[in-house]
Amino acid sequence: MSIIKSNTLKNIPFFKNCSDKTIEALSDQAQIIDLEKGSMLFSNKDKAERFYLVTKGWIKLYRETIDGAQSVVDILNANNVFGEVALFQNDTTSFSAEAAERAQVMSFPLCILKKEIENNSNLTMDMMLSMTRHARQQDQEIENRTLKNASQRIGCFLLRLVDQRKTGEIVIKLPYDKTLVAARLGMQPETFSRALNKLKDQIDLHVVGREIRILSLQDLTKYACSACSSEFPCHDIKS
Amino acid sequence: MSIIKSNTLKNIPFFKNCSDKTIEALSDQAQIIDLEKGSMLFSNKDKAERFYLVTKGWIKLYRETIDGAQSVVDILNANNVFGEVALFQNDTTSFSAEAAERAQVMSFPLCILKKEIENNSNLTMDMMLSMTRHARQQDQEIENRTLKNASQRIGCFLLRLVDQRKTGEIVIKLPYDKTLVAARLGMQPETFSRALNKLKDQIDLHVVGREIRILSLQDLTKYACSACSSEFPCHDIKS
DNA sequence: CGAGGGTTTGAAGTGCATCAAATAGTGTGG
DNA sequence: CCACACTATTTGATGCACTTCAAACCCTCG
Repeated sequence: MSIIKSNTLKNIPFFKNCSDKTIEALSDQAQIIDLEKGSMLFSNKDKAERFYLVTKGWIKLYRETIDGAQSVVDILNANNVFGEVALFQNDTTSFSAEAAERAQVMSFPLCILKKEIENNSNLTMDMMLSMTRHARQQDQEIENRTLKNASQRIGCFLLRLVDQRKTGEIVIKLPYDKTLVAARLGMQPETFSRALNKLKDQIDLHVVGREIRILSLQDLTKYACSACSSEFPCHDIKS
Repeated sequence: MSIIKSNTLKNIPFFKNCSDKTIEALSDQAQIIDLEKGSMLFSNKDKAERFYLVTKGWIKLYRETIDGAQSVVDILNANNVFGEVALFQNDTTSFSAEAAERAQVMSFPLCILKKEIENNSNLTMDMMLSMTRHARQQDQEIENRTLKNASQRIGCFLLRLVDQRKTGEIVIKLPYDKTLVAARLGMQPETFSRALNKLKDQIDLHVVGREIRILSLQDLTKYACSACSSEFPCHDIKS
């Protein structure tokens, strides 16, 4: 009897094309890991034998230099899978993972996934799709860092959080604390604070703690996405 | 009778696991395109129906904003394939392509590749591998832009051009002109020039046109890679 | 030899980082 | 429910890195 119901996994997009047998095997071998804020899940120096599913909280994926400077790769919440690319990299990952706040993840042996991929072309196709999506996000991110200033990067970050079809006044809640958003956008917390103030001067926008009220999405788009290219205007990449 | 020998394709890494039948089909439908410097091959706004193989010269992949600012995605030379990811993006690409200098490419219908992928898991695996590699390069690039200064980025660029096992004096020839290298590294030509001068002050290094003579790889690594993380020291990612 | 693009240099401005310190906010134990 | 400790956030002052604009130089190629 496994610690989790296989039903749990079936409802996660990543596993939707896995065979029942594999779901079963994964469930059997699953481990649940609770993480305090800031505690490390794995380091890029570790040999990767498992992959992970976020079940609660936020997980930060990052790279770290010798002198401690960090570059944030991604920040994931519930139902996102990570660490699976080690399969194609000789069981290594190029990043480390830690809890951005109190979090919980589930881990599974990579070898089970490996076997499934070899036989299941639907799953492979899913992974291709998600990798392509990720590649596009990365391209976009490089563009962001190269062509946009801090305020515009914040603007685009906000736009990706909302449903673009909405009109009128909109309230956006930052998904995690401002320091982390700053890191995610490749800037210092101080810069984030000042750049958000600058954004307030440019467009109608009110900030209360983590909540940001925007009066006109159009204005924000006009300001932030003037330096966007193919993904114009900024939106969540999901297709 | 096709315009190219199928042998030509079989020797390209990308096609090595394609079935003979598909190689044949690709050869039959191949088109050869000659490009003058600066001429555009396709735009991200076009619908993608073909993918490409570089046969001569250099092709620049880039994204462009409304006001003309460019962000270079990649710069490819002979035997590299591009545009194939459109298969997983509803026949769109998120970048445009143009000749960085006089160049030649071959184009093939995406639909042939699509059919092959559906039946050929070896090819799929190859593509996964190359996408993973690309993703890692992108992560590295984001790190570069975030954590390194201009001189260090140049240093790492040079390191990726040479065989790290060599010792003693080494001569590196820049693969394309300095303006393009600058764009590839996300900086202005002026900044490139000045940053290269700064590099000269830091380590023993001589520049004559496109040729750069380095006396000690170690010194360069020490200077440039102090802000590198997992891929330390900088090297060509090929495995 | 001359035209044009690539490259370098100079001068000035801008944006972000850094360091320091104040302020706001949050969770904990009493 | 309050006080304290600790963290997150903001603000100020300053410096550095890169960009921008302008102009000179150099190299190549017709």
